[in-house]
Amino acid sequence: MKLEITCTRAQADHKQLLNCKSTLNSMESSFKNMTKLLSIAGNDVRLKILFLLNMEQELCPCDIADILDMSIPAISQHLRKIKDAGFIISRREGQTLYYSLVKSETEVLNNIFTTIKSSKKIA
Amino acid sequence: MKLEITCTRAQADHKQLLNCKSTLNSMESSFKNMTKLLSIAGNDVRLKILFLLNMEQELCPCDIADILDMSIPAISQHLRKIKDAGFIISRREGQTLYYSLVKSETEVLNNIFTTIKSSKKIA
DNA sequence: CGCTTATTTAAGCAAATACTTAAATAATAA
DNA sequence: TTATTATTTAAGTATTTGCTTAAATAAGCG
Repeated sequence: MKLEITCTRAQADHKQLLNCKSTLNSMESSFKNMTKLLSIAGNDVRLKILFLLNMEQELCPCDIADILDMSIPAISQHLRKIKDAGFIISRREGQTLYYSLVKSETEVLNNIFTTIKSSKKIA
Repeated sequence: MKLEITCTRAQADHKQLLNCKSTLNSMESSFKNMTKLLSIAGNDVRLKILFLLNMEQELCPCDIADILDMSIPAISQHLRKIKDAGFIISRREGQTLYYSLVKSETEVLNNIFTTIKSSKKIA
């Protein structure tokens, strides 16, 4: 951790800045994990996929493509990205793959889903 | 809203899919707003900036650049993006600009910050 | 086995991102 | 006014993203 302060502003509270640095430093892996989830969810299509899986328990790529009016490869590539991040899993039933949320990894999303649903009422 | 279902899978519950479509449709603006926030927060640097502003009330670009060990233009461009989205505001004090969170727009982040802080303890 | 269906994967590409460096503003102070 | 400091803006660029189309797997069925 670099400790030098380059800001020459007189008011700069160097102690405060150093404290911020070390706080963030101790949380590095936590930030990495959260950024992973938020960057996955910070896309309109993927947020809707996650929302749908939360609502319907499980869905296949074909269903999602239908609902979102998108091509199946486009959906498949989004699912792959979410799956690679560890937020969904798949189970096969014949030719069909069913995707579902890994609840333990997506608890933060519940609050987000609730907010989406409640702001719907207002707007 | 398109209502055609292209999936030929026998098990596909068309009624369920149509219901999903119309549900998402009624929430479109809500999803748009949430995606805006999550795409802003879904970047390591910006998530840290938001976290820092939550922790310290207000900071100038120079301080943030120091804390995150990044160039001032890089930070300034992130701040601009967050400000354009309406999640932070700035006030000037002489040459210095102080940025702070627009609390009413960033309530969802509180849960995220709490999660970051608590998973720090575990890990 | 071939044929259809469900899905993934790969290749290609336009658009968006996130930096860098250098130049432009803005405010203060000599 | 010129110089200094804080910040923004602009231009350039390498990387990433998110789609498209076409080809490759995988499973079920005649």
